[in-house]
Amino acid sequence: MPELPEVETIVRGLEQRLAGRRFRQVTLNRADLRTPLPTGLKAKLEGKRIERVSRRAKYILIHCAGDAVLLAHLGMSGRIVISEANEKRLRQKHDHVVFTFDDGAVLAFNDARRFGMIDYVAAAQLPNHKLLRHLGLEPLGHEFNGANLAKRLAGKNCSIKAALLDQRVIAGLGNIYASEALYWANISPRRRAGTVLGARADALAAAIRKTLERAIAAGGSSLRDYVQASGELGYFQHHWAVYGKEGEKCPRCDCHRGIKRIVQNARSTFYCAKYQR
DNA sequence: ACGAGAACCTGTTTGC
DNA sequence: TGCAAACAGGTTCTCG
Repeated sequence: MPELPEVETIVRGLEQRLAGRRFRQVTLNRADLRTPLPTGLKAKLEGKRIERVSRRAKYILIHCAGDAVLLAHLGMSGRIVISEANEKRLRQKHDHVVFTFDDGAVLAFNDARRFGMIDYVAAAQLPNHKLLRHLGLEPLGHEFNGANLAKRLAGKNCSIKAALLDQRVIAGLGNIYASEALYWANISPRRRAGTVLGARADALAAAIRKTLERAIAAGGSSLRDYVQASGELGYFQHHWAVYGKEGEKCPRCDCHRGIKRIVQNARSTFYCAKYQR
């Protein structure tokens, strides 16, 4: 489901609503998601106070008192939904882990496909965590620019689209925003990644940043599964230029060819063949 | 070592 | 209408 803008929106919602609360009860409805749930998670979390919530790439980091971090990834279909004490939520299918807080609020981790994961680690070992260690540039970070992006792309023979999905190059883009960013940068998704440098890399870095920022401002894109932590829908899907728009008119040109759909590395890519080179 | 494809799951949409 | 195939926002493993 979620790419960087959706995760960022969820993180902001969680920060606002969870900071300062204390886990009262943790219910594990199964033993594993994509990976086994951490052993002793229930005992370790109950009674712990949440200090803040942050994000790295598409990972949600819930920082607890005592320098421990609950790390969560939503995979393709994961959702996190909070219900306050006065708005009871019945247990839904695929509610795999349910957290109850000291004030009666409930947070459900729901994930039909179970591509998501949850881990619990000491804060000190976070930088070396297996899942975070190899992540690439944070596209909203200060050090993200065309030159640094080009450095990561140098020598790569795969398509630029495939490279943008490689989290070791840049961390947080997914299938929707990769197509959208390439469109706004006028770069063909089929172009070899290693040939994106100089002004072209500058344009791509700028398009990535702008696309993600606009999407965050809209609360992310709601398709099948995604909702904000509050349960509200995002609305950036109404602003997509190319994603899911095969055959439709490109928003910036009047060519009759329309938006094309191709398959790269088994994922759909959408682009305008006239403007993207 | 790299890139492409399969695999992991369930649910929904599409096409015959 | 019914059933099967295709497809879905991600990541990781295997194979050539």
